[in-house]
Amino acid sequence: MQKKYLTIYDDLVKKIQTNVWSESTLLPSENELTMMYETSRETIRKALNLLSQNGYIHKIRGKGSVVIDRNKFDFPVSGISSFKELAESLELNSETVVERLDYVKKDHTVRSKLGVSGRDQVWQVDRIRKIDVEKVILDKDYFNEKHVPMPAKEVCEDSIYDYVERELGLTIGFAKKEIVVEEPTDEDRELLDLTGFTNVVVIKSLVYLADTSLFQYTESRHRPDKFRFVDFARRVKNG
Amino acid sequence: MQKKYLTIYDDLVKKIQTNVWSESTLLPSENELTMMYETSRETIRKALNLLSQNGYIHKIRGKGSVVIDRNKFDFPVSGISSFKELAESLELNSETVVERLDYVKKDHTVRSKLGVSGRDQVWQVDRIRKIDVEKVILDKDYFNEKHVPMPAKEVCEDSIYDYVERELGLTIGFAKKEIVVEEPTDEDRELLDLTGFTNVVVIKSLVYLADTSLFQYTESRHRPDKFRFVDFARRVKNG
DNA sequence: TTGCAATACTTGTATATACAAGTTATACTA
DNA sequence: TAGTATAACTTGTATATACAAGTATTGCAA
Repeated sequence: MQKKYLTIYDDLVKKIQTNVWSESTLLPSENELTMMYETSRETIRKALNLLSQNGYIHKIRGKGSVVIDRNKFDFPVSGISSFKELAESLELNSETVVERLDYVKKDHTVRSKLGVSGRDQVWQVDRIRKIDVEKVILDKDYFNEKHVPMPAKEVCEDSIYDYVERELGLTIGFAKKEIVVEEPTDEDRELLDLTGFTNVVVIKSLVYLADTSLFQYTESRHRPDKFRFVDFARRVKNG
Repeated sequence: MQKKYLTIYDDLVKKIQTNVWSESTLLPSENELTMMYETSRETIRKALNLLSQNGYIHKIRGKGSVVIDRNKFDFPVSGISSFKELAESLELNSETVVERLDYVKKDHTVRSKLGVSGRDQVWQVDRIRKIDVEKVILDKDYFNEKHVPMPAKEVCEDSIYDYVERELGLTIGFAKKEIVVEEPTDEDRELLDLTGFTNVVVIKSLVYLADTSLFQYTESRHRPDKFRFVDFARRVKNG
């Protein structure tokens, strides 16, 4: 059985995107939507709160839900998505090259970042992301072998998240991310098209499974001119 | 009257921060919390969902709410907060210098970004943010005079958001943000301590009031080594 | 016409109940 | 002992009701 509030949310998103309700106009009221979808008001409110969190609408007490122009939320580093999902949704002319795939040495610093102890293995994959033939992103992924066994190279060329979620049946829960600007390493200069650039933007992520076990550390190293981060934020009063 | 689920949320945050429940242990169950706070389960769930959204806990169906180590969510560009609020919460040794405060010319490009028409005025304030005597951030703020009249210079040295929210009684609603990396302008080089740096990180924001009217455009220009953005993200399935 | 009060809307909060779905511990059976 | 079914938990979804609080409209009175 489908979750009712999610199907309503999806339907409302589609209708907003196809301009059934256009920017800065009001959605039907919660009571009207309750009747339209033949459900309860609380279910409608769950769907509307999701729309609000994701920047589709803004709710005003006493008035209604105003449609927001979410124009071009292009490159959402916000949220957890794989490069493949991203490239597909943006219809980019992209390509992935696996540069390296093997186990890391016992003294590697990522072992402490991943919190692995003793003889547990950590494997590493370096991938170059091309957009329109230019090498613009270097992804360095480190996985805890205990949770995610090292796959074949072909899997890395496709989507590791597909492998983790579909093949291994694991559920990804949440991630902590950090964005900083660094000077390029020798490796960056060797593997990316960096001529003329003196910085790289680095997104460092710790990714956790739904059972809160840490399984992945990633550094996504971007050429600065191809980097863009878009965010939607609500004001919270700290009283 | 206080909102019950918010006071419970605040109380739970405090208890997590003071290690009443430590990392990766389970919170009391929803039913137990319901009794502890003498309220209904739905009210407890509202508070817990807030904790989850803000990265304090992770809920697992059938098990409970696991406490997450939210270690050093330092420089939250995520969310809308003023530099003053930020500096205070981080206890930084900071200072603000107002470099410029006047009306912008009729042909200025920000007029279209703010969507002002005809003879409406737009005013501008340029502020340098010092951290430990170093000039590391240049904030360029543009306001629609119709919503926010130009204040005295002293207000800009303190906090414009205080002025907007307290003095004018306006309510800030939401913001769209974009982070990009650019080459420094002549102005950046003149006003910031940029020797040795060839890039600046720019956070461009459009800020809206609670009634969805656009009132502010901001460019916050950071020296790359002092820039850090931390984020918490949950995995959403797009099935 | 203008101003104001009443009214009919809107969304927000709090509560209660029922059942579904996932996890863990218990106790029983082979 | 090992395995399995059961029961007793956990969180998730859906519904209903009541009232609070903010907004817009209506209509009446000066």
